Amino acid sequence: MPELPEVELTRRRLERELVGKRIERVVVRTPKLRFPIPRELHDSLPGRTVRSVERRGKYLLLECEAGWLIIHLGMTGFLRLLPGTPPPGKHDHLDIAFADGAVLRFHDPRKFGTVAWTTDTPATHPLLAGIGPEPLTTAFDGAYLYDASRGRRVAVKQLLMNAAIVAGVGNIYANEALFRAGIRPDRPSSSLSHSECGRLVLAVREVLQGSIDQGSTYRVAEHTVAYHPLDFAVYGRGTGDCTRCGGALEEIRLGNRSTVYCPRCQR
DNA sequence: ATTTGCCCCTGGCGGC
DNA sequence: TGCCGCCAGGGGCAAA
Repeated sequence: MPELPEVELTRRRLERELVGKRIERVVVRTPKLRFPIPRELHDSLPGRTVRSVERRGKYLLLECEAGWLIIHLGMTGFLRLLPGTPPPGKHDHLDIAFADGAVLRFHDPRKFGTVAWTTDTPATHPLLAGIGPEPLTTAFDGAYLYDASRGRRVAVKQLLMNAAIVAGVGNIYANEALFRAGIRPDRPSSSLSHSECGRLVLAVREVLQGSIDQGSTYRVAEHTVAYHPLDFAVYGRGTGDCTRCGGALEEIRLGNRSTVYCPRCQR
């Protein structure tokens, strides 16, 4: 389900739903997703109240007094607050039950998600420590991207998708941002000019913020891995025509990820 | 230091 | 209808 906009929308929902709730019980049904689900959750979480819900890149951070619950939704993860405790279905890996009877349930068919726990500040956790600037903050600007792209021959799309360079940009929004900026996704990173870096940064921010503002540009049907695109300019349109110039879009693979661009509008 | 490719896992879809 | 291969929002990690 998630790139940055979807994780941010999940964060806002969880903030409304969970802050102030006291955890009563934890049920782990699957020992290991991407990594083992920490056993300490059983000892550390019950009795704690959720104080805040934050986000770093695509990681959700739930502040639970004694420490932080770190959750990554992977490709297909979904967090849902249920009013009670219905029988768990297939792929319902984790329940966090609250004192008021509600249950936060983690559903993830592909098991690429992550659940971790730290008693330290989450920024120092190994999974988060190396993540680059948040794209919606001023730390991510043209000068930063220009510097970060020097000496790198990797395709600019792969640079955008490198979390160490900038947090939270996945395959869909990398495609969309490069189209918006008019930059070919396979350009070597180091070939970008200062002004192209500025355009690209702006495009990334607009694409991400635009998706957040409209409640995500795609929808995920519950309990399936299928998703429904609503508003993509290029992603998933590999056989179609450019919405801007009408010419045929091209589809290539970069880093084994599907990449769609307009060879006329993107240079 | 960068870059490349693998791999974790399930399910949907198109083709035969 | 059934089986098979391919592809899918991610990203850590080992190896080149």
